[in-house]
Amino acid sequence: MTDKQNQIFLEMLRKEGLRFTQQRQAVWNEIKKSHEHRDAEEIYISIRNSGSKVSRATVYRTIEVLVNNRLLRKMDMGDGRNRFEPRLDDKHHDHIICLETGDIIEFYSDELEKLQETIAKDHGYELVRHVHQLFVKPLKK
Amino acid sequence: MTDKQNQIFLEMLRKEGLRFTQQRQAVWNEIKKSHEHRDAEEIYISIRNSGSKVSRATVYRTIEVLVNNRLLRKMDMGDGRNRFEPRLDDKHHDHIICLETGDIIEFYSDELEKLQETIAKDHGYELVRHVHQLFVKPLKK
DNA sequence: ATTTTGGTTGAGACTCAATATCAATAAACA
DNA sequence: TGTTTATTGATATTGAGTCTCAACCAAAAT
Repeated sequence: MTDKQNQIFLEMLRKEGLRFTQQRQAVWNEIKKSHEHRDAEEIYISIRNSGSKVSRATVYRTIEVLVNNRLLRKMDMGDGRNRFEPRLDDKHHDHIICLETGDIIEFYSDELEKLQETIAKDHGYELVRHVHQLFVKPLKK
Repeated sequence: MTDKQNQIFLEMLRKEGLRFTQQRQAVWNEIKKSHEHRDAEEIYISIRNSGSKVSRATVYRTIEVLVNNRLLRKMDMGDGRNRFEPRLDDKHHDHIICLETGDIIEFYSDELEKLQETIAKDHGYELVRHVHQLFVKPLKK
């Protein structure tokens, strides 16, 4: 019994003209599993620990396809390692990163989204995507 | 006759307890020269072409000091290379990047700045800095 | 001005994430 | 089942950036 999320994955492979392989399935299974903000290496290690044998190269390659097809979100936290999170429900959000604790909090503001569209339009452009991170420290009481 | 911008540079060295060297001056001269969004390699090449002999390592080291002292702004464009621009007048702005032409346009919105402060505060944080880029394509007429 | 002291430099080695190579493997299809 | 060709994996390579350490030189001391 294939679940809905996997149908989306299979559909993506079909649409891209890519073959179904055990390795790609294993990568997708691992990515689906967690909403954490993990880097490619962490995902790779988790797959290995779960028993599947998939090479690092294949993990990177599969991640790229998933990102291009909006099943996975790539985040640049500015530390030289890309982080990833699944986009199963596709609720857009940006991130607050605490400089003291390293915590990553998701946030969404409709006002902010609209403002960005407006700014782009005012400059003669159409907004395609954006990168937005707030680096913060805890409020002192 | 040392200009005002260089006074700021000399003051920074003093404050940091760093020595004045020809190499550091050459890096600062090159950075001051242009408002473009250049990466470290481009800055390094420009210094070499201008006749000064400064190593890549020193360019990187000097850039780091300048960034920490807010004489230079580091920008993460998400392509694995950091870009830099001088902050002589320190007018804060973010960037619009055109995906079709590669153009980088600076923008500033007071409303946007305030909104980010509010969002951080609402989550119990104080905003320290932020990363914000709008990736766009030209509006079709 | 000369000497001394210790910060600075430069060439190249190194790191680390990510990509490229290419022979071996295994989906998909006839 | 056999054939075709995309995919995989081990490894080499890339590229931005950092580290190392002997030689160097700016600044302070004499």
